[in-house]
Amino acid sequence: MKLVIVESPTKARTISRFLGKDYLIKFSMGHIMDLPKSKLGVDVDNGFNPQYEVVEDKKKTIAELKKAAKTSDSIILATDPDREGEAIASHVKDMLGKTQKYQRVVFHEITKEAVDEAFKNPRVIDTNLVDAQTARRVLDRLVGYKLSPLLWKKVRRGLSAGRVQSVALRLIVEREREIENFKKEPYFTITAFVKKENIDNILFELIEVDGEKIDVQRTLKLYDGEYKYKKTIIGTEQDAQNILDDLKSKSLVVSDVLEKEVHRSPQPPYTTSTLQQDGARRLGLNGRRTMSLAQKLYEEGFITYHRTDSVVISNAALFSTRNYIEKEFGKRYLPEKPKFYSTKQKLAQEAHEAIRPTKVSNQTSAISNQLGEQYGKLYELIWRRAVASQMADAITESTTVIADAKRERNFRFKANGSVLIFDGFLKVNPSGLGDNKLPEFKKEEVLHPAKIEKTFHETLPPPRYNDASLIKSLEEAGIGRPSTYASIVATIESRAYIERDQGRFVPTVVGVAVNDFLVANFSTIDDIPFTAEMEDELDNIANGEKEWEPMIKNFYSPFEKKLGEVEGAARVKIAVEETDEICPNCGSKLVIRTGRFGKFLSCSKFPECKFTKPFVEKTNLKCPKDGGDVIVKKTRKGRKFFGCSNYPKCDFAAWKLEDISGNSKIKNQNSKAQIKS
DNA sequence: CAGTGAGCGAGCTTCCGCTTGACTT
Repeated sequence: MKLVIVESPTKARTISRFLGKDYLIKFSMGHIMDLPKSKLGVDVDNGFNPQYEVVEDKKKTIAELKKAAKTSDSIILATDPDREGEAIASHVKDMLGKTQKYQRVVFHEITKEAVDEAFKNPRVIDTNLVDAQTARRVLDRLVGYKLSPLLWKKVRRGLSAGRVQSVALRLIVEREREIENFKKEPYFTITAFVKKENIDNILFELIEVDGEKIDVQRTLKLYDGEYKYKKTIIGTEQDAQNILDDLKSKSLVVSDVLEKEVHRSPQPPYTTSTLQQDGARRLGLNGRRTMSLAQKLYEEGFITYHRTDSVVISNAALFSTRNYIEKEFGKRYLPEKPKFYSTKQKLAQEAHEAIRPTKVSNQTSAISNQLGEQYGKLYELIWRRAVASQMADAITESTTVIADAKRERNFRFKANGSVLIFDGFLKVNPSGLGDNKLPEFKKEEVLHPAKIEKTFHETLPPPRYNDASLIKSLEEAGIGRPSTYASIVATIESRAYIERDQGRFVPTVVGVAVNDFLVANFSTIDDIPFTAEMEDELDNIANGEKEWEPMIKNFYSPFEKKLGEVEGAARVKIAVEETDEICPNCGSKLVIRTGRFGKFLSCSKFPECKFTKPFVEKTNLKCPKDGGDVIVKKTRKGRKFFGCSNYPKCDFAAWKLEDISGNSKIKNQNSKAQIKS
């Protein structure tokens, strides 16, 4: 009997179908060894020796592996084909002892062909790759467990910093500043409304004055990229009015009609990042919720593994998807050759396939019936995107009509139309862009607009981040991994570094204080290039070109020096928010401060005057028990809930505002129904 | 499902990445 060890139970179940009776398949459930939780666990004076120990809740798993190993004559380590997978394989080997025979096999997709091929080509454990993981782990531990205590001392207890979370926070704080500093500029556009062939308002936009284009593209350099926005050279109401005055006799003459075919290609199938982005955008789910739904779909065998950075699909899937497309939609919808996508992320490890349905014939309705509607909705996104990715391009005929008005100045207008002439992949994954068909215009045709108007606009600052855009930015910077994207947001939220305003992230005063402290003192770590440089170094270690210890030493020496310097610096002051309320003790103004439990009101004269009172965020609802105000509260863990303002006299509480109006029986039914759906 | 809080104070907090299960949202 041969023992095969993989990471996940589902993967174990799947490959047990490919391998014969001679194989016993077990799983490690991820990492089984790690640095201790309650101390640094890295001997910084002795070669950064890491004190790996058994992960507390993996003892049972390890016992099972040991038991299985006893009855096996060789062990095949089939964990994921990346840095972390290699380390897990190595830890398992250390755990099961040197007397056994070991082989290491790797495969990038869980298909019979790939697994068979892998088993034909076993190798030994790649110690260089394991070293790269050790370096990554040690570096993250040093950063996290040295910076966090510094924050406890300099800012407030319980706070945290890390290579990943601190950059995420920085993105949000920098964006807030960009928004605050953004200078809005007013501008105007001029539109002529033309009626023709029953189409009332064909919009002709002014695009040129005396041969000069009126659109101006502006570029704002952001911390994580660029933000492009448009305005026009018509900057004042007077300028706009002058143009309207000049255009008083309204006729325009068509000078050109341009037609062209535009091809649109489908997007690649989902990765974890893009799935979470669309989960947020199209279904309003946060990263955690998307992943939990996907987990179930994966466990039930409906989709491939959901933590991946690859857009590649297996040959088998390619074949069956193309068959499906031809059979269901016909030859026109099937491109001559399969479409191959490659990842744009330099740091992708591509240990798995893209996220796709395991069986293209599985329809949404079956999933909805079996697991519930929410699962069905997420499955549908995955199915549409995967099938569309192998379908033909959509073809649009786009029409541009140019019309001129020669007055004191020469004005040029433009109308755009587009008609879908072949839907292609849009048949399964519609984009929501409807047709905008223009009637036929001829050169020299004279148009008589019903009206010509000016419209006021303002340039807009870049938007705040939400779940989707933050994950996108982090992934582009190579920061975080598919298995951690969702928890990054959860971490900085639970530290109260950020709050949500209509789903978008706003830094709190604490978040700003922590960020500014880190940027002022540790900007070499707390920035986007740091992780990219780290990954380069880890590659060198994995290639065997460099040793891991000197790399860590190079990083740690200056870091340690800086830690020493900052140790003696003054405590960081957290900003207060002004209010109009007056302190009943001394008549000074009250301010909003933030403590361990969130916001509270205190006298601005603290410490001379120690008056405090709770900060309450009201809702417009009344308590169904005693008619008191319903106010927003937080649990010890920071979760939001709604309670009665007469607490503790009245103990009414609810998780959701919608649950409050009805009586308790209805409430119970509602919550049950929600769990099902 | 909660009534405190901040420059003091015992003992404690904390990282990133790999997994699922126990929680109910």
